[in-house]
Amino acid sequence: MSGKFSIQQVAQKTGLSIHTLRYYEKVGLLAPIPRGTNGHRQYSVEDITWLEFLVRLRETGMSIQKVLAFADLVRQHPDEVGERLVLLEEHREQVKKNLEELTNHLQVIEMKIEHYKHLKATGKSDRNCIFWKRYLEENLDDKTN
Amino acid sequence: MSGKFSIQQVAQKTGLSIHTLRYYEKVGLLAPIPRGTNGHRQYSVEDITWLEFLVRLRETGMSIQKVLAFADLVRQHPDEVGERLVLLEEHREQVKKNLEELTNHLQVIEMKIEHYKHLKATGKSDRNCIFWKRYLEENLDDKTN
DNA sequence: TGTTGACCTAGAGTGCGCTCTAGGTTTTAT
DNA sequence: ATAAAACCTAGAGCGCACTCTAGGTCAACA
Repeated sequence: MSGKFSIQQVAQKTGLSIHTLRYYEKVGLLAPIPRGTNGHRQYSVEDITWLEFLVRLRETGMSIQKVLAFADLVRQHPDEVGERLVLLEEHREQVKKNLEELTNHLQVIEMKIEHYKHLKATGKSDRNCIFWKRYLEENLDDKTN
Repeated sequence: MSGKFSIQQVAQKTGLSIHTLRYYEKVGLLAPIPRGTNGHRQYSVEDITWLEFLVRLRETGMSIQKVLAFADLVRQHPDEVGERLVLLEEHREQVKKNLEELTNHLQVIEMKIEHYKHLKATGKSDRNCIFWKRYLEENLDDKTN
């Protein structure tokens, strides 16, 4: 039915290292992968699907602990989707917030790039640059909230 | 001229911990902060400006090593902006790439959320879900490139 | 037959970025 | 006079997520 894949193949397909694949299994992110007669892991298509989703969770900043919690829900309540939904929606909000922040940071970085380009074009240094001072004064409020 | 700020005030303004501020100074992300007669650090407005920018660099994923390289350029060639520009433009591309990836991941997460909502509404489990199998088959190509 | 290569396990090591501790000084408030 | 608050230094410790090592098995090929 579903083909079997060696650890090397799965590493190529997922972009994870062989070491990391074994590590993920050891900590429980993957259910124990069945072994062939020679003791080698035989990954199924489903394992790869799950790995690809888990890589997305990881790359969007979900900790291994949290992915583990999610994986445990899948294994312990395969027919109950409610808790997983909550967890995922929480994560989605995190990712959205992070995206907004990144976009904001990117803008400031681009402003600084423009500023540098301007300095370069006019041959000026940026010591005591009024532009940044003004920017600062508008933002000198607490971040304790 | 420019006001002096205690480490605590700077921590509040930047969102960094006092420990982290001292750590950043120790590793060279900040030039040595002048001390008062009692030995306490006295941060200037410029220090805070720099800290706020460095936080943006850090939060967009620039390693401390790289921020350090950037900071060294500022200190060693305060009037030469060219190298800094290159470094910053490189980083901008990184951030853009990262933003794209995140957006992509977010989309898939949202698809999964929709899928879960559908399952919940219809009371079905997601074992052997054809939707994910099809998604998989379209994507089972190598990532070695 | 022997050696190459892909895999296995258990467990040690690594790099990053903080975070905390111990022990001390100085200033301010009671 | 004493205690509390805010700071100091040097250096140890920590959590995360890998990443690597040592020592071994097994199958296939020359």
